[in-house]
Amino acid sequence: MNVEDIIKTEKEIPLKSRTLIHFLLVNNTITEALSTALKPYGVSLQQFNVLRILRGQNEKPASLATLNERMVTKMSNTTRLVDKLLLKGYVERKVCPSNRRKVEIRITKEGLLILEKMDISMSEAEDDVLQNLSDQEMEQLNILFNKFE
Amino acid sequence: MNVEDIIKTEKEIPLKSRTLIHFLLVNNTITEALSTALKPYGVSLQQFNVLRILRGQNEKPASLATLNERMVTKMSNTTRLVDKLLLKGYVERKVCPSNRRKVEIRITKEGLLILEKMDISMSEAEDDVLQNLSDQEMEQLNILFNKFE
DNA sequence: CCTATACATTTGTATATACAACAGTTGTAT
DNA sequence: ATACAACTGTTGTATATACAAATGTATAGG
Repeated sequence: MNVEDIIKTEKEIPLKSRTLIHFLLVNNTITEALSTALKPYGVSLQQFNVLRILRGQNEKPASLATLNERMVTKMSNTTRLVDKLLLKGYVERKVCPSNRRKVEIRITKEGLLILEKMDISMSEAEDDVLQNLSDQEMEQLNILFNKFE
Repeated sequence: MNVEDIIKTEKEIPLKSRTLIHFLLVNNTITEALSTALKPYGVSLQQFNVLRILRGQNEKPASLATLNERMVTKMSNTTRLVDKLLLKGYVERKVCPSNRRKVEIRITKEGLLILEKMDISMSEAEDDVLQNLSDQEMEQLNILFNKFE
């Protein structure tokens, strides 16, 4: 599959632009595949990310600042993102007793249960998107990605 | 710079997940750099993309369907995107005389002028983001990107 | 012609995200 | 103690995007 074909242009694109456009195109493919995998569960990629961070805390609560720090895509409004997980019953939120400015966010039992199911779907989606890449090629990508700033 | 450090996790991430997370992180870097370059002009990446497509038409008008087909990131609502460019005076829109369902969209003189300036800023942003990559490395990326589906 | 269907775009509505102003809490220096 | 600045999160508002229903137009079949 050819970049020029996808965006339907006759001219040849300069290498730098071509690389970046290609990057954005693949990004669309990836995010679409991952969000589609999450759709049945009614959560967004960002919400999934937060649930995973919370599970990684092993019972220790996380503050909003902690969540934001660890999210793959930082966002300006983690409050409302957590609100949505609250509504679904996947997390709980309390005021931190030792510092009442902070909040303590934990994943609930329901959250853990649904997250296990999501993991399976996500893993399938990952396999799907990456099915044509060998381990070596992925390693190579990771090395090249490190050169971006 | 290390993925595990960026998202602040102690555990090692499996290769597939790591590659995709890394991809999303680099995508954030790229889109931020490009949008920042466009910020002074008050247009989004998508709007910039439309202006470039229109310039590529060489006076020939484009319909909404044509624009959508050629955009890097397809979107569900090109009408309103064009509305914004209209407001800024960068494009004009008429009903197509031969088929009144269609619209004919053209870039204006002002649009062409501002687009030339944007090109310079965008080119700088591209150079900046890609400064640590050789031509060969970019070629390699393009080859690897072709393996995604 | 008349009707049904497909087409191209627009509009309504819900949801998502960005950014800045705000409010309450804490720590520190006088 | 008091005042002030820094910290943490919340809220308001504008803008962006997704999805589906609605509008107006063209085309094909009887």
